[in-house]
Amino acid sequence: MNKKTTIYDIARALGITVSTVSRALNNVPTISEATRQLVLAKAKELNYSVNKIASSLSSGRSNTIGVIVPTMQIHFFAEAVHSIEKELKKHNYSLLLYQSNESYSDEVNGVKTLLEAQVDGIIASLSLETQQIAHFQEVIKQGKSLITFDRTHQDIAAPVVKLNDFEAGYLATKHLIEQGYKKIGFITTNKEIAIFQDRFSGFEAALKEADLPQLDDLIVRGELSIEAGIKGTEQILQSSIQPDAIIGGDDFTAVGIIQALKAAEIAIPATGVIGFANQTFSSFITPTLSSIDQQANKMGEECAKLFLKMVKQKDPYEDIEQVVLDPILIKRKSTCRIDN
Amino acid sequence: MNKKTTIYDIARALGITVSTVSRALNNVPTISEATRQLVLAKAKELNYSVNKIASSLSSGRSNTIGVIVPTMQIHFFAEAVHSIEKELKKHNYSLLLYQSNESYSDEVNGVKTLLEAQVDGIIASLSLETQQIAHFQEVIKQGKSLITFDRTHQDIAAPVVKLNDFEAGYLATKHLIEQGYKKIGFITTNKEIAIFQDRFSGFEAALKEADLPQLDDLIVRGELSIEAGIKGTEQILQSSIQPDAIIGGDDFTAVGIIQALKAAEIAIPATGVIGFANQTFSSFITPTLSSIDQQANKMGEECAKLFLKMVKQKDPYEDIEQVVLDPILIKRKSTCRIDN
DNA sequence: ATGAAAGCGCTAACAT
DNA sequence: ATGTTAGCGCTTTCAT
Repeated sequence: MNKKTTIYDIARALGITVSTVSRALNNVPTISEATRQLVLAKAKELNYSVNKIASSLSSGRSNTIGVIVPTMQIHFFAEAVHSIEKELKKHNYSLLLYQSNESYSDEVNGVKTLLEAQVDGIIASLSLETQQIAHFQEVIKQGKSLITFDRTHQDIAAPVVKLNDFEAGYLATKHLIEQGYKKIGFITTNKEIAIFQDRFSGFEAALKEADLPQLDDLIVRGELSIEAGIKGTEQILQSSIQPDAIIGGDDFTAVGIIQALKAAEIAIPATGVIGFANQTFSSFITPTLSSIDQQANKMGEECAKLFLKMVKQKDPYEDIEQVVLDPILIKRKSTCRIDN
Repeated sequence: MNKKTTIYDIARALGITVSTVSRALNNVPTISEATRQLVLAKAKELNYSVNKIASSLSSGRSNTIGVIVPTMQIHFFAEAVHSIEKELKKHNYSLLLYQSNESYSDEVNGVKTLLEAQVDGIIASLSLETQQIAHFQEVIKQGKSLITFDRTHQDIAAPVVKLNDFEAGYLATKHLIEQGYKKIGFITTNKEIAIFQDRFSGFEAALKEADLPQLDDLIVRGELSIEAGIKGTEQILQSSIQPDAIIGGDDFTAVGIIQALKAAEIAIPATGVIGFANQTFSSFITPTLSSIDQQANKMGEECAKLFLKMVKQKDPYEDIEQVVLDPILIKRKSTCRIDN
């Protein structure tokens, strides 16, 4: 493995200086087309390839962005990362990936790692554990572009891309009400995370608007998982009031609800079920599961666009944008009492 | 945003030289514990943080690995990337992600980009389009550690991590045979990709072993998707021979098969269905779908371990390892004629 | 155990 | 349009 060729080699071979070579390679206008061609030809001949590390050190820009997500095992995040990478690649940015694994300390470490790697910015979605946000303040303090999406925190003074989760909860609930459901349960998380709380607020608002009572016996707060959906449903079925619909905090929980209802020989959609996330499997299960689409791809794209806009500005934070995407109701069999 | 503190600042503040500071920060043995502590304390006081770009340029190691996968939209790859990142992070490596989007030219560009970024190695799974592999040869030529997984190419002289796909096809088929199915169909891709061909060979081998005929009318080659599963099943049902089981080239195709059978009012598992990949949804659908698990996590882990081993060697390619993981049969309702 | 100094490969004033 | 020359922040060999 022979030493890699550098711009010095090209310069020497051509009897010119490195600055000229650098200009030719970087399409700097103040250079004659003739020399540019000469340089490009020689570069190709010598199989030259830039060393971006050297370039970054010198220029102060790494053309790399760091992305922190809880885990790629969650489809939503994989999808968002997909879009971010796809979009940013078009503009010559590379993506450094870091998973927090839903751990606060890992997340703190991730920010540190990415900052040390001199990323030009960070796009992050918070871990379930995260309460403090000093690590993110540091990113802003260093003048790097920070964007948080989906799982955000109101004290972070940076642009945000998220779903209108209040609307998501409202939409799901209103849909149930329109289908004639009146005694609606909700199995959600007990964690104080904005998106889940917002969904619940939307649920409350829709009930109030329709003059329906909020039945506390039908509200379960715990985990979000298939298991939690099953347990939650069993608990609800024990209460004095029987629900005619149950909302799952996410699609996994909704699957649990479906399984528990089937086990109790309660027909669906006579009793309705709806979830959040519109996971791939939602359209395959029986009955197909109504859900609220979270627009992972759109979210990723918006994050990327926002980042590109921020890095272009002298002060990335001169105006802090907030992109709120509208949730999309996906009606399927699990809530289709009435034809549509 | 005040200039970041460098090791020069620490050196100046302590009246020592940068080399000493560097030694202290990097746990080089030849330094007194006293000065080390002094340096660490001052570093903390000045809120020092290394510039890994500078460190990389100087040392020649970036502590970054590049990962190329077709797309994070495919759960298997998201899962594999998850494991790679998780494992490598423990050893202080960062992960640069690049998606080929199933395009050959994108993949070539990805290798170029990662090489320019001076990654210490590349872990890749090939795009469906890839036939030529000169871009990967270049990685090897540069002495960087290359590992391909799952979608590999036999002409790449580098370590490989993959599933025993022959065994996967064999296992699935043998399971069906043991359940008493005799007229077994197979809906697979018409693309010449090793893993799919191997699965088919395993299918053939299992039939032969059991002295069962291979019924050409029940073999469909086209795409892999729900749609393809539906169309393929419809085509098979038109033939003179009625199948008593159909294998889907992947779980999506198997879902299509299930839907088509249901539509034709053919009972499952009276007619059996099995897929490959063990997607998340496989255990939620009705009936739950038997499948062959591809061990995405294990594959990612093995890739990471292999990489760590390679970078430790003077010549990464002194022995080219091949890790072949055993597929795991996941028996579910869609093939459970007999109790187990 | 510590210091001095030469790079790593490239960029970007500034000068010509 | 091209050349000259400092760095960018760190590592590492060679002295001491």
